[in-house]
Amino acid sequence: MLNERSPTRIQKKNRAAILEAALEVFSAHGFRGATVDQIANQAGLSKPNLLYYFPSKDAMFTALLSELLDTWLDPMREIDASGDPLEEILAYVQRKLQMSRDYPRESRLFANEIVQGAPRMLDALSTDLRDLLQEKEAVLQGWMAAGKINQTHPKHLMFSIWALTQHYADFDVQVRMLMGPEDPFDAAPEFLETLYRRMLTPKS
Amino acid sequence: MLNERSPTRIQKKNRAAILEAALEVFSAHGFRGATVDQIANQAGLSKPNLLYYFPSKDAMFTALLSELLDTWLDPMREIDASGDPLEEILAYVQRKLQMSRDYPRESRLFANEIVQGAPRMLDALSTDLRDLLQEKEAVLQGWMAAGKINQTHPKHLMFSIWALTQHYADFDVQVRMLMGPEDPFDAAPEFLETLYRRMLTPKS
DNA sequence: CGTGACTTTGACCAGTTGGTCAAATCCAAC
DNA sequence: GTTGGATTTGACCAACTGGTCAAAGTCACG
Repeated sequence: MLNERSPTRIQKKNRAAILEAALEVFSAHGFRGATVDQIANQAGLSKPNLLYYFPSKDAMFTALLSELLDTWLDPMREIDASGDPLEEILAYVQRKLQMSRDYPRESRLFANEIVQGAPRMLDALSTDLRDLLQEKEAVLQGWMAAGKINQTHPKHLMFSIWALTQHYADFDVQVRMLMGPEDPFDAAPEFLETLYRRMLTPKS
Repeated sequence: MLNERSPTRIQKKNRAAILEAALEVFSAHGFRGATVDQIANQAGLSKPNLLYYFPSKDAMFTALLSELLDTWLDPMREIDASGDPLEEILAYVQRKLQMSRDYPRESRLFANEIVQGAPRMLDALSTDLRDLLQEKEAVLQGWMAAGKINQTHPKHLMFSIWALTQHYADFDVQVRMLMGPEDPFDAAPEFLETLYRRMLTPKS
């Protein structure tokens, strides 16, 4: 039996290897499209051995999610209500874009799930994400009321940032196919900065 | 045997029912997540009967794609090089947004495929979409050179329109979960119009 | 009607998949 | 090095999946 109290050296190593492999496979094929065999292969372990560490495919997925969600939401947490409004938002956009560049698999994992109705994720999202959004929405509204940034719908503003930044990870194949040899991430930062600067800079 | 020359009344009806069911199921679960049985059920036919009309699950998916891609690209085709630049782009954004509202399943079908690397779709995209984008990119560049709209990266501008509008269909569950009872499509048109108006209106 | 083509289906098949289990092997601490 | 728990695995299973097929049923039309 697996002892969860004090993980051994081997447990730590294998658990990490499995989650890394699960991220690779789940993000590329979605939950149903991924097979335990694939993950086992990717992790360099046998299938029964995987199921020694995680009782089921579902458990692997759930564990992976709860490990990633926190990191995924970090860029939004860092938005500082006491900073300069426009610069805070622009910095957030750049952090999100950087996440798409550095962690595209994580982005696709979430995208896969949400597109299919988030059957295994809605609970987590409807607590963590909902609360965090509500908090930052209030911050945005404060900035708008103070005339620091243009008036607009705060929720849609956040959606737009998610959509624009994650697009480069989630639709990577399409973007690269259409851009040829040019790296999408070369021009994206400047494009998004310009977009949100024009959108939000107060008319004064 | 199935006679493809002159479809009978029954052939027309069943083919349509199958493609409608396939859209429903493929868009909700992705290609691999969908089962032929599910589609048969949804269409009100038996599984062998489905396979009488389409030789394989793959053929169903391919047929569905080639039927939808044209419609999907229509809003972009309608961009008129001789129209008013800013209004043409704003109208395009609204058409795309309307597509997300009226045909969310189609949007999710494409999203599902592309997120997973578009294994069955890249060919179609890399001809039809690539050509169309190249054409409209030239139009945008003309408008920018003439000072009719602000200078910006035309490809990223198009990507941003796709990302923002399709987000409302593809991430529907997340958006609705965060917006509560309010309909996302109430405020989205105005938000996007404002966004692109501020982005593109020349500084003069 | 009757007849030939079109349509539908129950039974079936081989391959895949998530998961089990008992036995074997490994490892750390005494 | 012995021992007891931790780890690994080959063999296996039931459910599911895409697809086949021969036989039965239905339809249009002369």
